[in-house]
Amino acid sequence: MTYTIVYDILKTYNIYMNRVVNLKISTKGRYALRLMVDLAQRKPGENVALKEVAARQEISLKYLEQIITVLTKAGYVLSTRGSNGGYRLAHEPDYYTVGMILRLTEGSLAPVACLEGDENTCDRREQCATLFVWEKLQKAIDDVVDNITLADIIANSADNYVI
Amino acid sequence: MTYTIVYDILKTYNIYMNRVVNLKISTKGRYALRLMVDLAQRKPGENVALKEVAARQEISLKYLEQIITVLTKAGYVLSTRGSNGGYRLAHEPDYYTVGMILRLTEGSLAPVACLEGDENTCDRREQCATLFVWEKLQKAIDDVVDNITLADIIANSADNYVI
DNA sequence: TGTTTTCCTACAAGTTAAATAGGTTATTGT
DNA sequence: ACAATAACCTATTTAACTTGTAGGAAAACA
Repeated sequence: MTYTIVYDILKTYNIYMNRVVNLKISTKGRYALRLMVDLAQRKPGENVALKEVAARQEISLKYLEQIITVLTKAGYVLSTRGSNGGYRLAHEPDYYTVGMILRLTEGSLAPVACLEGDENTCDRREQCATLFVWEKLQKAIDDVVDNITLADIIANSADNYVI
Repeated sequence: MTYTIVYDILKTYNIYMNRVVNLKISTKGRYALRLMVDLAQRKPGENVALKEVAARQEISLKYLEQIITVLTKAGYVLSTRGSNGGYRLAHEPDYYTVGMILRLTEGSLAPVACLEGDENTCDRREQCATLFVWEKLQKAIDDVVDNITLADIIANSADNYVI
């Protein structure tokens, strides 16, 4: 309430807090990746309660539940109900690329909509001078996320290994 | 109004139109780039009325006015008022990289906030296993946008050159 | 003096991210 | 049997932002 008033005053003077959101990976994708890394760091086949992950990663349990639903439905993680239940990876850590996880949770990693399906193509496509810029950008993004696996992340962070 | 009702019904059933916005360049950045390319394609020193650019690019004049204000204040374009007035590039087309234009209009091209300034760093940084993924991603993005100039775009689109 | 064009400020609607909330179902240990 | 645990399901909320629209003022030229 107080915040709203302050925000409105700032807006009146065109002073925004300017938290830039463009070209950003959302919390959904970032949390999904941290969640998967967390699972990958446990013993293979061990059930991990989401509550523990939430505590370790300092992410709201309820929010994590929503995120892991997508991963479960995609067959990326397996779930067991009841006490001693929890989640575990369906495959080895080197099976999962960052791209797989981000695309599933973010929806798409194309920097512009016209590169998404075949149906978002605009009628200016033929004369679009900037299209090749976006194509190059998309390729660069794909090259990164499709060539890093959960195993790579764990290996890389071996120094800072927690627990 | 009709749309709102339909939207609410869809929302009730958790059916969203799911226009994914993540990792997207906004219209502001895209239009700014098209605007600059358009200016770069004119004769050097020639004043181009924004009205013409708006017509050619099929973008709202009023919206373009807001966008070019930023480019003008940054010294990227020069303006002349009155009839026969308009805008022109302050430098040669090979002076401007895509990165310069996008960073100015989008604000930042970092895929996560913690890579932005020095002040957005979170307290989990030391133990963040995924940080190096974002760093690689940012480097890949920068490598693309900082190595394409307006001159490159024009040269590349020479085939589809319009007018 | 009228027209053209930049320049300035305000505002609004739709949409989304980022959770919060509360409950139901399945499984296991006691 | 039953209590505890943990996954699963559905709805709701709120601030914030994108993507414009709108109306006019100031400057320059014919």
